[in-house]
Formats: sequence, structure tokens, C-alpha cells
Amino acid sequence: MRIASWNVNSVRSRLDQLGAWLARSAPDVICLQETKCEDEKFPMRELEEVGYRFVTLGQKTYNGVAIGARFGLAIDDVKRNLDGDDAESQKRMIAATIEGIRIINVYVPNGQTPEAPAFTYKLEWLARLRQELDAHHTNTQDLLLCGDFNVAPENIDVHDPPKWEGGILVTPQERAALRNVMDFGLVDTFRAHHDGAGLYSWWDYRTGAFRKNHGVRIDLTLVTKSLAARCTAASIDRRPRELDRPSDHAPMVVDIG
DNA sequence: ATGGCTGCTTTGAGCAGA
Repeated sequence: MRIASWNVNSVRSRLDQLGAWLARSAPDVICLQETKCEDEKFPMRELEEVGYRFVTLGQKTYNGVAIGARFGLAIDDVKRNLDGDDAESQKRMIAATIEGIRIINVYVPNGQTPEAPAFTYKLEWLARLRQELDAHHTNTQDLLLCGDFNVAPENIDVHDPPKWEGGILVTPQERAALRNVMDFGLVDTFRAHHDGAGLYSWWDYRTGAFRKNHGVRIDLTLVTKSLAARCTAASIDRRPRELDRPSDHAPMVVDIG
């Protein structure tokens, strides 16, 4: 079972790249973030043509998440939004059960700056994500929580930590909020398989950041212990970031035996 | 570098991203 997660920065702008990537990488499940389109405008038919069926939670212009599964895999018990969200809430969470694995796909708020109201919203959102886990799940079930967390867990996940210090993605408050989520009983699969520095999932579009590998690892694939024991590989696929007009994020891939 | 790109928007300069 191969599960992927990718912040595509607009599913319609990235449709050709996404289709080609799915055809080549052949994940069983693909979690998307920042789809940036309402559900009725999601390119359902085009993605069915490459063999995937999707469930979506989108909105115009901002945010938006979706889970796709290759034909033949049932997508069960779909849940949209966190508990407490309403129709006006930003569209940032969709969950489903596929092949017995509970998959929770999130696009955590960016936060803008540590002084901004959006930063408080981010911390509260991460606290609510932990509450969601406690309310609906146990850490002994097969569960994968993946997506764009907009937090770099440790300084090893950051190019030039002194330059980032005091900014979003790396503040102690954000890291504590992420740790609180992981303390539910989740393992960072990528770090379980790679202990080196210089391994990132996002690079700024500006200043040739990707070419210089000035990046940050903020896209995560977290699993419970039972799945960690079955996880044979976890990786970041840098290849799509090299294309013309790429997403600024790379896809994450996890293999479960 | 209060900079640098990119996608989106009731077409445009402004917002948000990270």
C-alpha cells in the first residue's frame, strides 16, 4: 500500500503534472492540499481518466483538501472538517478509511507572522486537531495523519535556522502545538527512515531557493505505531519541483507493507 | 532586501502563501 501527500498549490493549475505524477508513481492513495477550488469545479473526470476517484472539501481561491484512491479501493466513512467547524470555516481537513487505514489529510493554517491573528488561529487549529484525534480515534488503530503542517519539527528540517528564527514555521509555540498532536502517539515516518540534514519538502519560489536547496521540511506523514511497524519506506519526491511552473511543495510518499 | 515568485480574483492591483 503506497500513500502519497502533496500540496499542489491549485489542483487545476497543476492538473497535467498531477496526472503524470500519479501515472508514474502509482500510489494507492493520494492526499492533496491547497486544491483552491470549489467541489463542483474539482477536475474529477480528468483524474478518473488516470485511474483515481476523489472525495473533496474545497473552497474558492484558498485552502481545500482532497483524498483520491485508485479504482478498486473503497473510500469509506468520509469526514469533512474538524469538530466545531461550520459552513463558513476554512476547508482544511478531510478524512476517510481506505483498506482499513484511517487517513486524515490536513492543510494546517500558515499563520502569516507570529504577531498576526492568523497565528493564534493556527495554534488553536492544531489544538483542535489533537482534540479530533482524541475524540474519534485511538493510538492503537492503523492511522495516518498527513499533509502540509506548516511547522518544521526541528532545526535539522530548516535550511539556515538562524535566518528563520523568530519567524513562522519554527517558533517554539508552533513546535509545541505540533508535538502535542504527535504525542497522541504518532511517528514521523520520514525521520524514521532518514536522519540527514538538507532534506526538505518546500522551497520558496523566489531567489532560486530550490536550486540552492534553501528549503524547509513542513509536509509530514505521521503514523501510529502499528503502521510504523509496517512502513518500509518514506520519501520526498523532488522531481516535480524541477518542472516548469511547479508547486512550491514536493510530494511525500509512504510505503506500507 | 519593507525585496525576490506564484495563483487567484466580479481584470487589477492586492491578498495570501511560507
